[in-house]
Amino acid sequence: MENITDVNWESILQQEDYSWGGLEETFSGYYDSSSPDGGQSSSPASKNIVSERNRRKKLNDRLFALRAVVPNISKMDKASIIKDAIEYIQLLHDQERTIQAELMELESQKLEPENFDFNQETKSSMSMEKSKKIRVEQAFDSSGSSSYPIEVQDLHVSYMGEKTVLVNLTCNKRRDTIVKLCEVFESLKLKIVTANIYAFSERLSNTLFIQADEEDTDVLKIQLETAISTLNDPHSPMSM
Amino acid sequence: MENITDVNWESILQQEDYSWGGLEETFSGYYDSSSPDGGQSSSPASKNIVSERNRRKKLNDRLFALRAVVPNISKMDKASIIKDAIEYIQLLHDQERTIQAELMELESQKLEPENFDFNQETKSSMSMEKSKKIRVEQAFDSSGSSSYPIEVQDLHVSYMGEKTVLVNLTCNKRRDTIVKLCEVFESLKLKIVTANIYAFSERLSNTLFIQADEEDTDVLKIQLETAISTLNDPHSPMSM
DNA sequence: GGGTACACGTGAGGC
DNA sequence: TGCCTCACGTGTACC
Repeated sequence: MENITDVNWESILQQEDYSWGGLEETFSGYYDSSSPDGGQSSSPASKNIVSERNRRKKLNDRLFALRAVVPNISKMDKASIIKDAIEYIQLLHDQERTIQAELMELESQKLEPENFDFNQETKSSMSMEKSKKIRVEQAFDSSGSSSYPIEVQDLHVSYMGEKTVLVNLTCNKRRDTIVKLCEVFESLKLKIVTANIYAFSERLSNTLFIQADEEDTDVLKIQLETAISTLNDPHSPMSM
Repeated sequence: MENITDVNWESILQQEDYSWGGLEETFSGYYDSSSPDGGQSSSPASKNIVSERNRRKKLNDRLFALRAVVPNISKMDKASIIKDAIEYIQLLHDQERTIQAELMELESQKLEPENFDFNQETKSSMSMEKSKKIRVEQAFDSSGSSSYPIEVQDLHVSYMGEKTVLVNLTCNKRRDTIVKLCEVFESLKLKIVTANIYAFSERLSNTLFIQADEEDTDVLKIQLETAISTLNDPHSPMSM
């Protein structure tokens, strides 16, 4: 065939001034679906060809973008680009782990002068450790636990660094809401570092710092929503 | 054709027990170049077919491996996998920058005991850079009131009833951030009923109850964003 | 000229 | 239905 679009991959990759146009959804030179050649518009098979061409171009663009954010690519190979990207991500993971360990050590040094600590109780008074112990007694009472479901009005999760996540949650104010929330966090293996709760008319504003391995706030938010909804209705496997 | 190797991409990705075999150069099920079907060995065209098959499989394997090292993949799409990987790498870059800034500040704090410190030379040999201190010094150039702009990481507004609005705001932690925030609320004629502020590493979490005539939380949010951005840069009419 | 790497068009299958 | 994604075999260019 050797039509106009038959560009060589390596030729493109090797020229430096390839008009890139950003990494996000920039359609620089996508094909038009109308009139590929002649006036034969909207042919049944030609439509598919154009779509496939666009799909391939998008994939190549993405691959090229991936190559752009990864330093020291060994070869311009498609497979090598992905391979280098994988290795680079793993390298970043290791680096992050190392640097976080350093940071933690530095901070612990700073926060613990080792000699004296005026007001030990400031930290422990805010922690929710005690209420969690209370919860153990009335652990799994699934028969009557769904009488007052938690209605989440607002849920916001943001990562603060050092495996600490800030959770802002506004929900209805019922008898066991706070206890249930503690259950939710405990079921997700999330340690509550500190919590602040405001009761306002019919609503409850919860501001919590939790310790979590998961850094992805979106995942955490979904996990929280799922846990709350499953707590509300234990029979349904998942509500969202 | 529909031969044995016509496996569906999505089917492979969706089944959990897909024998993966590690991320590095493991050729689990690559095709043999001899006798693809019948006894027709080393056919001139069949050789190329097998090679192409192997190339495709390798590429897909790599792509799958890339997917494995990237968390929160939105879709199983080939293009989406690459896109998510790109975004993840950029996120890691940002994280590294942030965390290095944190480390920098911690180290500078340790090296500059503001009030008192028993052991100044605790352990300054953390194996990290020394040139970072230079950048810290030139960062403390407060030429005016707007030298430390408020960088809003998170802003959430919800109406609680009775003209009371809950504002959750996470921003950077700088010298005059809190004062500036008070200015912002005052300029918008919003009365702060109660406020709770957490300082965490480089961030500041603000939970405020404010009294407002405006009940529309979206309008309030935009007003807050606008006020903050105009405070940051008084010359620009609006920054966002 | 065998080997490699790619783009292409096409049919299948899923939503 | 139409659109989207994919694997496939093939032709081609480069080394």
